[in-house]
Amino acid sequence: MSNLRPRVYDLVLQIPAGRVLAYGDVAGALGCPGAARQVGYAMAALGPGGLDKQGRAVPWQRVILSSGFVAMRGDPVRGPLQRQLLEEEGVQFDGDRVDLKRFRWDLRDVTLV
DNA sequence: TCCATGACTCCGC
DNA sequence: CGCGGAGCCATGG
Repeated sequence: MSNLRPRVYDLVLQIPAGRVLAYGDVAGALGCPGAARQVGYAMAALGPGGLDKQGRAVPWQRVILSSGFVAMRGDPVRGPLQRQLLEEEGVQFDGDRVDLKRFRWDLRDVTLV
């Protein structure tokens, strides 16, 4: 299945505020287990404001590392911003990591288009 | 077509 | 529980 990015955005757009998903979760849900890094790349490809090519505001902050930390590579200012955005929508941090037991979104509710 | 690039993961120590 | 290394694979030049 080519064009993974658009599908990544479609799924991320379905993540409810206050919940998070790991890059690997997204890849797996799209039938591409192991393509976690590509999901991260798709996020990095988003323009300012998290807008995709269709102008949709993708809630990129809801995708984090499977360990619960927010990814720190690339733009050093994104990390703190991501954490702030998540806390504003109710996601609580235990130290520097999200408690995945409580905030990881249950993919069973997804309706893939 | 080949090759470098990544906002990743898993596993062993 | 932290670190380092190998594995993974879609994209774009």
